[in-house]
Amino acid sequence: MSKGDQTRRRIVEKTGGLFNRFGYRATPMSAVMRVTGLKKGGLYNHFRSKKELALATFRFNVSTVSTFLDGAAAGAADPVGQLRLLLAASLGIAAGDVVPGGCPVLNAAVESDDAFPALRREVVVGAENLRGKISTLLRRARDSGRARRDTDPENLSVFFLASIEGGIMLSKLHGASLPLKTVLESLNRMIDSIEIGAE
Amino acid sequence: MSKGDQTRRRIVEKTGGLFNRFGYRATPMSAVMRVTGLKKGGLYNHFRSKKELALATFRFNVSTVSTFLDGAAAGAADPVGQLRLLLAASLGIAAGDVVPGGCPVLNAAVESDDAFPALRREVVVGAENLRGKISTLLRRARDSGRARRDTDPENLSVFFLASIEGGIMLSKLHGASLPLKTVLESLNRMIDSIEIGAE
DNA sequence: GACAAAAAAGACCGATCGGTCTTAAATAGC
DNA sequence: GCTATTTAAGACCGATCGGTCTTTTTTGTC
Repeated sequence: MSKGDQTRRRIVEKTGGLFNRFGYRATPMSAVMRVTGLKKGGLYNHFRSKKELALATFRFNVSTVSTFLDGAAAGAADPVGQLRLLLAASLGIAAGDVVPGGCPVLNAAVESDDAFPALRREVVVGAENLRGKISTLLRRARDSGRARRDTDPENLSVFFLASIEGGIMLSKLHGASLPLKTVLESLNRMIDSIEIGAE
Repeated sequence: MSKGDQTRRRIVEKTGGLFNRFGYRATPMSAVMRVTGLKKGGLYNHFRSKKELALATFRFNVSTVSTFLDGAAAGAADPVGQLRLLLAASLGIAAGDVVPGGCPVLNAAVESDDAFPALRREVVVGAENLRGKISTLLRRARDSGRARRDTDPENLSVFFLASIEGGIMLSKLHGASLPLKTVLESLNRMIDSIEIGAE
């Protein structure tokens, strides 16, 4: 990998948390210069515009979250257990342990929906990525007989994702993990009610 | 009411949707000038700073939503019916029928949590306002025997609020009411399971 | 309708914004 | 190690930002 490619990656990594915390539009390039240690010339040698940098960092942030969730879910063998671990992992996202500033999909969705169409399209992809993880686990659970036959993966994954994102929002707002924990307890009770064969 | 007070109110009303749509920080005062028809001198005669205007408009937006929800819930006589109407009314909020840009609590929570502490404190109050409506109805339902005795209004209201806000986020992101409707269906099924004596 | 007070206008300010361009330094292929 | 190319620096640009201040206009009171 060439020097330029390395630098480009370093810019995206260092800028990811910055944009996620303070907003893609509200964060000035001077802040990007500060955290990367590069000047204008160095930055604009790798990105044509701030918008392009914002899109690149958002994709990076989503892939970071996606990888983190996959790793968390891998701690269980059965799909229902994996789903429970996936939900619990959202606490780490809310706390900013994965990407500073919380969930990039939530943040970028709220920021972009009325004012940044190009980003919005990326956010749709990111949201579907997260929802897809949930629906896949629900489907596997159902099809393997570990969840009730009337389980609806598509609709239920929308509900789960919405509840978690809302829980992250409330936890960040209050600066406490309790709201999200409360949400997760309710979701786990729902899982109890559709699970089959748990001791 | 003096001319000045009228103008101040008009500024807040016209600016409310603007700030809620594009963000309190991202919206320039020039946009406020445009929608209010006032020049700098006129605006700063009523507000000491953009920050002060932002706080005033946020409070106005929350009170607008709060009033709207109260009106919607008033369409039923019993607390469980009121709760169902309250949930359904969130569709109007997501569609921007109440305040342009969707739910001000959601938007301001995401924008303020890392970058605007004074607004964040106001958002906490706004979020508690909304959650309080839900918990009050749940408590009334339980205490009047219309909901199961083991209903937990405090925890359940957190869960309901989170799910709705997350649903609003997804619906706005996709530009469709379906995600929120899916969330509402799940919540209504939950209400079914705790309701007592419904035909 | 005179007159004091409130409201609005609009020129103006320094700071900062995203972005460009020329120049210098580091890198890579031979 | 010479040289072409890439990478980074940093001065510079016009536009726009939030905010101030003086002046003009409008309002309310007697």
